[in-house]
Amino acid sequence: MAKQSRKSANPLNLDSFLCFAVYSAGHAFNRVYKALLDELGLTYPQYLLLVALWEQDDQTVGMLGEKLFLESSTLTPLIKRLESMGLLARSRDPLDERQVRVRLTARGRALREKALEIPPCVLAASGLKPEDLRRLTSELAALRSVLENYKPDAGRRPER
Amino acid sequence: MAKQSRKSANPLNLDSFLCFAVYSAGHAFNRVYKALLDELGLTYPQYLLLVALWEQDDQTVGMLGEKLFLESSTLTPLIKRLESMGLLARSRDPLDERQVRVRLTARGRALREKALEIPPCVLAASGLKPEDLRRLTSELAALRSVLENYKPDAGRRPER
DNA sequence: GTTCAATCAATCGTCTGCGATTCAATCGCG
DNA sequence: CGCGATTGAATCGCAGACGATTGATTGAAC
Repeated sequence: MAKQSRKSANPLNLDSFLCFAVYSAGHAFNRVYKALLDELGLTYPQYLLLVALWEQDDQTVGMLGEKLFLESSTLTPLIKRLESMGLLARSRDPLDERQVRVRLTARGRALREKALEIPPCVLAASGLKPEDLRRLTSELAALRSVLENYKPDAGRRPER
Repeated sequence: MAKQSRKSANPLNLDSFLCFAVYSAGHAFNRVYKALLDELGLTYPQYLLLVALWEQDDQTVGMLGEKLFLESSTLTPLIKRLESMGLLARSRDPLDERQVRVRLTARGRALREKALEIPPCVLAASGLKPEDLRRLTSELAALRSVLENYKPDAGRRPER
């Protein structure tokens, strides 16, 4: 009949929103991980924080925030929970007492072995070919980068 | 030096995780929307729920849950907040009193006009060509679908 | 028709996630 | 040196998000 279907003609169609696709795919990942992480006693964000620490131990809260794109108001409670589980330790940096350094404990490091089993499971769950997975990952990283730098009124007013 | 860089050799590298790319891109979208939605007095999930209602009014909580991939435990408070803002109304279905029907109020319908300005802003923020946006959206929807249907031990035990 | 199972929404507890604020430590500039 | 500005983490309040459970309604089987 018409050139456009009834659905795509609606400018507010949920399924055509990239943001909703990202949003709902994120929840779907969360659910897949939850099942796998239950055995380790971790939540999904806790797991991601540990991955960051397994990559590089002894980071400040600020460094972790930059890598995970989270605020200190999110990280502090997250880190405290992992500390109370005995997986990491917090201590003020003696050279700059404003900063808090986060270090893995022996138990935290040991948990990495079990965590190694998870990525293959998720890969299987995604059903993607390795090349598609890499492409999607980098496209989303690029998108995130563009969105992070977006200023609603850029160009209308001077830099400062 | 080695065939693989130090980074990609690590099987637990955060930046190589598709899940993390989705997770962090989702947060980035959330932040972009927050700025745009502040003027409407809406949060990002509230906006998505309204989009679903603008597409089709008079839906049950369960229907909305299926479209948004959310549980009733998430939806009920969300809907109640929008109700207290006067944007929608809840009422038990007289034919089946277990179900609650959610309907837009005049104010809720009117808000759609202002909301129409948002997608172009987000499109601009994403910096994507329309065809890339469509491709990414459908790839993520497909991924979500696969993840939703994933059962950790599928094949090991019979269907029921 | 009664009873037992299934369905649907709501509730509760817990864990994110963020903006705004606070507090201490450090930096920088005169 | 000294003081105001900046930085870094923590705190608070609020809004998701989900699993587990509850309560009410409906459906089904006998």
